[in-house]
Amino acid sequence: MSTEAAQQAWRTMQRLLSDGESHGRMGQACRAVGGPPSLVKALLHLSPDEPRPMRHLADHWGCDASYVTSLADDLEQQELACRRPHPTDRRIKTLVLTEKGAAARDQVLAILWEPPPAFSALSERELATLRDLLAKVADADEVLRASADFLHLGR
Amino acid sequence: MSTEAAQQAWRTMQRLLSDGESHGRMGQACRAVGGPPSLVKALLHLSPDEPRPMRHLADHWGCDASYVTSLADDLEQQELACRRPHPTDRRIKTLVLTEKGAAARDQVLAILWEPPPAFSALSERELATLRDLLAKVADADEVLRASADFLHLGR
DNA sequence: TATTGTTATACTCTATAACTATA
DNA sequence: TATAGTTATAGAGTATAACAATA
Repeated sequence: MSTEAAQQAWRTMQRLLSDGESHGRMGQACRAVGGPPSLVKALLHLSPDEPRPMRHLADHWGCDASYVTSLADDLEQQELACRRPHPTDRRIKTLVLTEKGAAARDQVLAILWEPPPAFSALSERELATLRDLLAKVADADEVLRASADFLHLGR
Repeated sequence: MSTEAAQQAWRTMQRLLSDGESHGRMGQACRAVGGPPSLVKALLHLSPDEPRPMRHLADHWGCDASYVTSLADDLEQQELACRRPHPTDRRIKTLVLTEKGAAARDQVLAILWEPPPAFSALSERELATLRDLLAKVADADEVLRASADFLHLGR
């Protein structure tokens, strides 16, 4: 995939995220919840409703399982999340956000998901177009990754 | 800035970058150049032609000056960049990429700037539209930040 | 036998404080 | 006096290896 337009679009997206106004957002989020970036990232992948097996988190972040253990310790100590046993497989422990954790996560999302002021350079019509085009790409991405996962299931 | 469309567009952009196919790209880039993420990020903000004062890098990354020193040591030791004195202010040391460093940087960019396959879900026409809309936002972002900097010049 | 999570340990990354040189 | 960079040191972040429990 590398038409000229796609490359420039992709590159501009990355520039907006890494150099743009949103640059310091992760830092803001950290100060808001009073924890390091690792803790903020953890909040983003947890939920009060869907228990998340610790192993899944290690896989997603490409980190060691022992590190997820220490993250989970931190989260529990600050009462942001708690370990819960898996209903059928007793080896597995899952993490779920507490009420306090869900509130912290909402704070973080409010900071990270607020569009940079520069978006007001587009008309409402253009914004809708942009949203739809991006959604199309993101949906395709999800489909492609799902089928890739499927192909490697036996691994 | 928070119309519904802007929020969703922004959120989708972030999802693509953080959860999408491009998820492991930084890791790939690290393996390609044989260094940690910090070194790869350093390469991205250096150039063979424009000498970059070390202080600027610390400011941009929001890190301590001493850490830039150790980064510069690593870069020089691997012959990816070298320190050069500032032409007029002898306190300042700048960093410039060596030939080897420029090659490494190109490798990194080839990996990071390659659009995810999902972009092929859009027609050439749609890609051009997407590119233009994003460029408009990115340009506005740059203008806004430039004037913000201007207002705080006296700080 | 393979997988999940924990513990103890070691290594890497990054910041703090004290210092030198220049402006 | 204030700023740029360095050094030595300490602390946070993350991985490795050996282990217990469950599948």
